[in-house]
Amino acid sequence: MPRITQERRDANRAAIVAAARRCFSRQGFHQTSMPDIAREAGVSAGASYRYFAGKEDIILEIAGETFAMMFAPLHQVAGAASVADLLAATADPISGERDRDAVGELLRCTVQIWGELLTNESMRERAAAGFEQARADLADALRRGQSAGTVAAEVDPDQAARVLMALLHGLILQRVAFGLDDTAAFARELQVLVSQAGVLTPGGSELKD
Amino acid sequence: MPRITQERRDANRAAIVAAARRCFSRQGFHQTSMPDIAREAGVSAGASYRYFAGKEDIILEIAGETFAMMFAPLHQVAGAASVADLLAATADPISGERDRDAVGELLRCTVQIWGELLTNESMRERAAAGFEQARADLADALRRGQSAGTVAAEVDPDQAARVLMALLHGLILQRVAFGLDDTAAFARELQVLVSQAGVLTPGGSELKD
DNA sequence: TTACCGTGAATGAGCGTTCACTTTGACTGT
DNA sequence: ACAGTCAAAGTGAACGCTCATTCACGGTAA
Repeated sequence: MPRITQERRDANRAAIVAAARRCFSRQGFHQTSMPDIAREAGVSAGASYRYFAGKEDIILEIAGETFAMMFAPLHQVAGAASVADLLAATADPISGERDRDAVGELLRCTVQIWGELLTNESMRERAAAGFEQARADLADALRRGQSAGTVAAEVDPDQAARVLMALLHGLILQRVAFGLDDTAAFARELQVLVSQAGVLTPGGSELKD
Repeated sequence: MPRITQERRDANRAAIVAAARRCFSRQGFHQTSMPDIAREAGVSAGASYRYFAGKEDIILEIAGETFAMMFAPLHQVAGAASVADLLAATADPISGERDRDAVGELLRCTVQIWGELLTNESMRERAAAGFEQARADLADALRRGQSAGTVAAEVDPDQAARVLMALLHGLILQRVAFGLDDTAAFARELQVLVSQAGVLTPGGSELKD
């Protein structure tokens, strides 16, 4: 039948998503109009609606991309040797050694999505699922580290994984909002903090126990 | 002449800001209309414009509140004993022991503001200034800790302060987006990570007590 | 050939903002 | 004390604009 080939259809769809990513990254979700996206993609305003139900649908697609970028790599941190190594692995896709442009755009979208999570129920559910999966992956890696003797037994894998996720998210915000893109320095300092102990005296540890 | 008293004027203004805070927290910046805010404040649509130049102006006011909440407390962390204590102090206003509602609302606004930073130049400048100030305050506290011998000399105060800010921001996101509001558990785990060293093996100089 | 694809002007809803008008309350003169 | 005064404050319907979405039509590829 006289459609276009699936291949071409996929390519068109991908082009629209890529255009949306650029627009969202540059202007933000709410300052980007559907005609903006269409123009950036080189198609007419109506064409996008052959591929997406609406703007919301495109945002969800982008959100899926950001989740994949952030969480998928964590699923295969098999043999992380230490807590600091775990962060390095976690932060790897963020560091932007590869695909610098696409990664940067997606990170700018990520921060905007955090804001969307507050009002978009289905998006929050998806994000929460991804977060819990990532946290579980990190916790598993930490448990393996404890078995191997490279991670202290006192570490609570689930709680430590939560701390690592906080570090990852904070790192993203710093890069995107404040231009602090030296991920390596961040990881290095974290290594110092966790491996050499920032605390020498138990004096100020009323938080313990 | 026949105005209202300055006191009353201030109160009205504060009521509008408070209404905006509630609306923004509940519906998000872009899903909240000016009439929404006015209705929540119990005034008519036009009244808000006697107090604010426009919606943008109200958002800026809220942004100022969030910056004050997050950064002002850090300016007086005089005698933090350790890295983990520093985070506890940093996270204190966030923990929501006091003003639970107002703090929660402001934190939800905070996450949305992160998204605004990407496209609002003046807001990013203000946020960056607050961030650098907070980072400097934390770095100073760390230096004092080093002088007092409660913080390891290997710690780079500026970099470590950056890590602490990432933890704070990540903690906020977890609370707001994923409902993880157990700040105490977070601080406790961080204490374990920094004080007992998550890493036992790789070339770790052992400066522990 | 023909069923789908792309087009872009049209549509309608929603929003920020304004403004002609009414109400209010601080000041004034007694 | 107090009533009158009047500029500012409050009102809410209306305006103009933007934007997401639609659709009737010409184009195109299987």
